[in-house]
Amino acid sequence: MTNKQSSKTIAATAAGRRRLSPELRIQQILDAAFVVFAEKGFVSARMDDIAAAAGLSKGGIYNHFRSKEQIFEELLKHRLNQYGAGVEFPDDDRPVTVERIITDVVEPLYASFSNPDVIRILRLVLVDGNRVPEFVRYWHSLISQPYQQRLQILVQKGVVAGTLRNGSLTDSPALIVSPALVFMFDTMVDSDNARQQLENRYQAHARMLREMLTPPV
Amino acid sequence: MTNKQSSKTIAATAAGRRRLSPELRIQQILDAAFVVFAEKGFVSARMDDIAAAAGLSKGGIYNHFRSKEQIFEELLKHRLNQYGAGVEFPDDDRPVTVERIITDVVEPLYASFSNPDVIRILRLVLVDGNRVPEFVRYWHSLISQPYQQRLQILVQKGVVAGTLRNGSLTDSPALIVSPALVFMFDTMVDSDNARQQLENRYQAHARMLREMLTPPV
DNA sequence: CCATTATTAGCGACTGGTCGGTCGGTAACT
DNA sequence: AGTTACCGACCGACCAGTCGCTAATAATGG
Repeated sequence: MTNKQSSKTIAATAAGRRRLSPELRIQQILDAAFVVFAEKGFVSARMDDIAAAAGLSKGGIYNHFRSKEQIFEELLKHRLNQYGAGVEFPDDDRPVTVERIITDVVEPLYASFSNPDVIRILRLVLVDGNRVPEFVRYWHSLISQPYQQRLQILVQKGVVAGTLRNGSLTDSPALIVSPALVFMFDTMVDSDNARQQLENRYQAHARMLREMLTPPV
Repeated sequence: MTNKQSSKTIAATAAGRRRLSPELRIQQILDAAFVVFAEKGFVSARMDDIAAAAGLSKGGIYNHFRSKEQIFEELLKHRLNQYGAGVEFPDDDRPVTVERIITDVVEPLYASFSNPDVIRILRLVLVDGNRVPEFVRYWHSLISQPYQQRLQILVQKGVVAGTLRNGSLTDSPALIVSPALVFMFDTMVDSDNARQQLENRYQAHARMLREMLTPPV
């Protein structure tokens, strides 16, 4: 009758007290914290919930982390580096054509944004990122700015070689990816609805790039 | 020496107990709540802070609202209707040219997003909107969807009249406004930095539209 | 026009509950 | 036998919402 008892046991994967290596515990705690923070936001996330999801007690967490804040910071940096790498694109000596921009730059963006974990971490950065004051700078200087710059360089290569048409998009490469970022935003607001539109959005985006970037005959 | 006393008095505009009309009080409370919610988010916003900013006591608030949640809902609906109207565009019988799209549709978007209150309310919707379950539907059916549709209709008029070039942007009007939405997003993350880029972003956006939508000679 | 009464917005101490973090004790592993 | 990860009861701070009282206004009536 007391289903509180049973559900709790199930959630904790029926574990008694167990000593694990710090590395493993830390990873388990960060993974659990990601789930709880993403669902509730920093303030509403409870340490007891994180503990339960990680399979230990609240007190146990404090053997590995100093505070809730610290868990949050570690989590953000860890995941950002992980997924930031997911939207990288190759920069070799193949010719820079429209189709290459689409497959190497744009397609990975949509693929990345269809990963719920990526949306969760981005949402967390947007919602609670300002809780870690240096984080906006961190984000900008380590993710956003280098990405823009590498895109700029790639595009210029195409322009110089004549494989991309020069114009507003090559002068302001942010315009090249903006439809994908709007899709990301839509996914944050209503992920179910966004998922259904993924293919259409991607195709429309690709078509726009072909119209704008295909060099004149 | 007890500067707590003095600062509090200043903040409360040196008011003693005063009876005001419900309409006025409600407005004051909603305005105060907007400031506090926008700054702290729903969970961290304290009723005492809202009360102080509104110039009455916490208990006094509960003569006009049932709960913190109710204040939040009223606030969101009130402000969304207010600012939603701010990005409307005229739909008369002037010819639909690129320049008209830019001045009537795109320019108001950037103007709107440079209003900090607009950014605040959008941020609040994104961060805490899901606290009000029906809100995503409300947002979509009352703001987003009608906007897209009216834009679609306007653009089609231009295409039919031959004053806009047909292509990916006219088939998917969301592409027309996407750079502005990315600018909105950037403003949410770092408003100071965004403000500096406003003019550049707007010009680049306009240039893109001229390249894509100017009809062939 | 003032005086008395009725009404109710407003006040703020208080309650009940929540939750981050602590600490003494326990048991798992070396 | 020693080390320490782990447990969980507990503490103290915090806060939404309550409630009995106060006083500002409106209603009444003389």
